[in-house]
Amino acid sequence: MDFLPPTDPRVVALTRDLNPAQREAVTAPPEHRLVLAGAGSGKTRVLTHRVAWLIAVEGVSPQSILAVTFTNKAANEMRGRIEQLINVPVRSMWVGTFHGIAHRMLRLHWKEARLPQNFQILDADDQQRLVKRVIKALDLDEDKYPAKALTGWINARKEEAERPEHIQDTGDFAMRQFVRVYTAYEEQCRRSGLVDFAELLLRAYELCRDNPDIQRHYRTRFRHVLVDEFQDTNKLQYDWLRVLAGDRGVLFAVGDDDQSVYSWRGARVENMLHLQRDFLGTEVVRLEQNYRSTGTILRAANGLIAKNSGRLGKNLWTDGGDGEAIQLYAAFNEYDEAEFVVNRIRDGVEGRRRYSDHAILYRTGAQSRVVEEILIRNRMPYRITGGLKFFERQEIKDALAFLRLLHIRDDDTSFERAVGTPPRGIGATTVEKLRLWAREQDISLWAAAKLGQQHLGRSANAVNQFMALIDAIAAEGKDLPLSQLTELVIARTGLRDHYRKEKGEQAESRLENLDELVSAARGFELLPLPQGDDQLPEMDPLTNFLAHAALEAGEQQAGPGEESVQLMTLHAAKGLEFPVVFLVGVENGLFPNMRSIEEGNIEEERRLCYVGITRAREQLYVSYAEVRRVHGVEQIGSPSQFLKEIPSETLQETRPRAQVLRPAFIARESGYGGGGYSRGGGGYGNSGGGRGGDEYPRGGYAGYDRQNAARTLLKESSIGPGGFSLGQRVKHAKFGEGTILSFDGDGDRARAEVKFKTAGNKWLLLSVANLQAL
DNA sequence: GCCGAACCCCTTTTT
DNA sequence: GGGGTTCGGC
Repeated sequence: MDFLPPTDPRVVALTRDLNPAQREAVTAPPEHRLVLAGAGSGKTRVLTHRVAWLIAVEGVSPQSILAVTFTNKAANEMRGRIEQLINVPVRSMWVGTFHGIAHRMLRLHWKEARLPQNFQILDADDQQRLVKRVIKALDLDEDKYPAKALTGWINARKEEAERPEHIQDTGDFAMRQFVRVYTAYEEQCRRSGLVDFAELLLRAYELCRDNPDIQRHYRTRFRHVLVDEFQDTNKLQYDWLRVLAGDRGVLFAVGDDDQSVYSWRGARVENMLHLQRDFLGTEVVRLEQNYRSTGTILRAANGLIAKNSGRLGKNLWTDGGDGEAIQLYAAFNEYDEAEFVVNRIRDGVEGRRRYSDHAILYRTGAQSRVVEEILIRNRMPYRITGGLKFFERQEIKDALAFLRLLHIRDDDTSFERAVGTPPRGIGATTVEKLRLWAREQDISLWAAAKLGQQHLGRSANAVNQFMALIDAIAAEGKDLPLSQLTELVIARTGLRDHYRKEKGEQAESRLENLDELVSAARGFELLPLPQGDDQLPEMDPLTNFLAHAALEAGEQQAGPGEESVQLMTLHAAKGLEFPVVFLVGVENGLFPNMRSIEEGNIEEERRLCYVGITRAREQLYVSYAEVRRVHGVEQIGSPSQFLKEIPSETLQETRPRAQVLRPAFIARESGYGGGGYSRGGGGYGNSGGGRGGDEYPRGGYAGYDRQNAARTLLKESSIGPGGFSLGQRVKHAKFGEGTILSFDGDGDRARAEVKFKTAGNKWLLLSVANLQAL
């Protein structure tokens, strides 16, 4: 670059559409950079232009570039946009997810990584099942040692690069059991040739750290390492980047500390702070000009996030207009809230909007149900992002288990799944016998089935038939193309017949999915050079297919993102944008979530709120419900504290056109303050709410001034019976200190559910319990 | 061994 | 309220 005049056409082409800050980042000399990229500030653009700049202007070989993202979607998008920019395919460039890159290294260096050549990937679900079996095998109490917790713990250890032998024995009994499980789990994985997600990263890290040749190779090769969403990196990923970059690799990290919402998964925002220490000379570039949202939306977002401490600091601005005020709606309950949203969408669609211009964002997945109900009732097309992905579906995993078993008979995880689906007379007892014998002999289940016939009694026959079936499919399918092999598996194992017998819509979709799997397999027959590389590991189509299934579990829902309203959690919305956004359920306890409040991690919730607000381009609606059913119990809600933190001049309370009514039993109390609360008031059966109108025909409710009540709510926080509020810390003479979770009943029968440290959750009659506010 | 009924738990989930 | 798991009857 040094010698290229700014008028050079290559320079002009790559910089003319950039603002000064973006240009500074893109054209920076080859030194470490941390790009603090605010929401909607053109982060991807900077990343892709930077790569193009390195290649086209700096003359860096694509081979020397490693670009890492977190999602496949981001990786694909990045590669596509880079190729567009410099108009050549850049096959030799490594662009991928952390896991994808790690996987590739392990395939290339499976020997050095001490893995079998045909190792398979264990997804999160498989992993937990395996851990569970290990816990059982060790005869541990599953209540004391829940598989979920142990799996989380093991993954956390791996993310700290801690193997079982690294964990210090403090003499703690439970900890010893944890380590036992970890050790046994690792051994199980080793024998089955399985690698879980965390293990992919850890192995790759150890490989690069401990093998001098490999380390030299990659350090020489990757002169430029670019990382997206840097705030989401965990310790292991960070350490791996350090090893890879060595002394000479140049790091270009892009991220936003204000959008760090995955700390609960091990993400460490602090990594952004450590850059200047570990990558000497790292300079920070701030991208603060926002191209997405209106000035009002940005002011709201800036105001809210300013309440967080320890930020790197950033203030979004736009040279566009202020736009509309943010509309705040105080709903009576979650049905009312959903109706409000649907009515606004209808208004939009009757105007210039499309359904797909609207996104409904919520804190927890369970909130989608009511919204869906109302959408369906109003015949609006919608699409939920999140949930089960294609390759995670039961029927697909069933079929894959057989395919994997064809590959590695010693894969116990697949054996256990395949042996019982569809039912073939081999039940829990038989499998348990196999496990016992296998453990005793230290062999796989397959080997145990083969060698331990005498232990099986009358089910030996069924087991033999099962093994014969697998062998037969393997023999018949040996020379078949992958898709035909897949079809063979689905037919011969009886999977198709099994699901054909099932009734209902779900069964139909399962059959369709199985067919879809066959089609998907077809795509892997001609070994598409995955992201083409000079030195690709040789992978047979089946291994390739199975790896793909685990690493890129597929779109979340079949069917294209057609013309439909978009529903998703706030987490799932990160990175996306929509003209109109509805942020629903903005209530204390729900958002910020109770658990986060208890864990003292409210700042992350605030960042999540910031993420939600900054998804909106033109119009943002925020709503909360005064009463909401949670886990089947009605609870009083109060407007989220975040609403008070958003600059009030950006908010405007909206009021339905027709008068909104309120249950008499609440209205009879003065305002909301001493509020009685009664359950069962709001069965929302009659949704007569006609088109276009905002009528809420619920008989028997007295009128009340919604706007006024909402304002009161904004000031005070949820007051329940007896003047206590949700989430409030209280003291009980017998149970000690606790937190109020919910209220129930009124008058003398008013009760509160309180979570105590030692005594657990208790329902206490307020007239009796004599709780002291803390 | 298999299936339905009781039972239990319940934030978020890039790979 | 709902989904996943376990337990008990056939």
